[in-house]
Amino acid sequence: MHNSIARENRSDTLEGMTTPATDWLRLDQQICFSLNAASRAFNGVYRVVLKDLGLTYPQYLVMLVLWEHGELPVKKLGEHLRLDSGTLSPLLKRLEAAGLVRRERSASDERSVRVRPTGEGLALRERATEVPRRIAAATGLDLAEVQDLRTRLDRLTAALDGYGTDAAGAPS
Amino acid sequence: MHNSIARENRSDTLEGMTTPATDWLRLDQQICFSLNAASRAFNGVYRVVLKDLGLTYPQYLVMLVLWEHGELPVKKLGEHLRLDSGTLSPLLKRLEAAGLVRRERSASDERSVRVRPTGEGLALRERATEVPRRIAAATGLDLAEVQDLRTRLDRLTAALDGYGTDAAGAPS
DNA sequence: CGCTATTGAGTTGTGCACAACTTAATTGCG
DNA sequence: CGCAATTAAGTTGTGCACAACTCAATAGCG
Repeated sequence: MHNSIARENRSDTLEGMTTPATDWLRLDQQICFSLNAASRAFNGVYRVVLKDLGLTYPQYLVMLVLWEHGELPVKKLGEHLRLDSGTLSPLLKRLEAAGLVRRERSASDERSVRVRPTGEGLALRERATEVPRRIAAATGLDLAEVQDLRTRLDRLTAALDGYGTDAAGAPS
Repeated sequence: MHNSIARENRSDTLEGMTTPATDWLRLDQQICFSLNAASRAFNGVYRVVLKDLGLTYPQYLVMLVLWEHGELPVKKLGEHLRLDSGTLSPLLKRLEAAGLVRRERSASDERSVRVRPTGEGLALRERATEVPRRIAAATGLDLAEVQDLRTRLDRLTAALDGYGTDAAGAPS
């Protein structure tokens, strides 16, 4: 994992440098802008597509997991989605209010709450089959490109997740 | 945790379909998951890195634009960042409370509010030069990979932004 | 067994994104 | 000129993400 980056020491001595500190700030801007913009653009498309299902994007993600795995405790759901109870609890309450899931305390472990799609929640799956096709159309990418992009993003996520424990962020 | 999932069509058997509707839902999950996860992971790293600057990630983006362009009306700021006044107004108010920017009505057009970094805001730029290096280190990517990824994401964003006007979402 | 540490949900508070709306200033057309 | 349409900020309300916390149940150790 080498960053060819690390070698150019920034700035203060000047003329010959290819990238003074201020340029770094601009380059950095490009990267974070792009990821952020793509994420929000995606969100916007999902918002439109999911509108007639009555779901938000995060709610859709929860339903995807439930459709695939069936009943799950909140904890497991959070592991699949990388979300904690602080986010999931209110979200699941809204899904329950919408009649799409039921929540009930586990008998074997009273701490655990099991989330289960209702009949209505399962029925929604049929209507949701249209969603991926519409999203795919909106991206304008073919399957290979999508998979390639996914691979790169997953690698990036894995690298970023490992941050905070190693010395990468230490000043010196 | 890699999902090589897409290949096995576990199925409902079927005629010659390689991807029944339920598999589409799973594949779709992979794509949106990846982008969403990467975006949030990135955000998490920025949160750590920006902590001692006292900035959130969106606030940092605003400061980047102001460092590059100097004084700007809220409108222009929003165009650079793809954000509207509903997001920017409270954010700028917090930046002003932190002493990093000043907001003042334009004399020539009373509707417009110009945002200008204060001395303190400009001074912060020096400390911020550390940020891109730390982020780059966290990604574990070299410059070429980053730029390639950026290109792909920008193309994706452009495609997604064009959604809603064309027939892409129509059932058929 | 009893007690402490851990675990799973939920709550609270902050900040962001976005839709829908309000308000005030400016534009521009008849 | 006069007035309707447009424009720039700001406000309100909803929902998500996350940190920090509470609370109850369970696990596990002496």
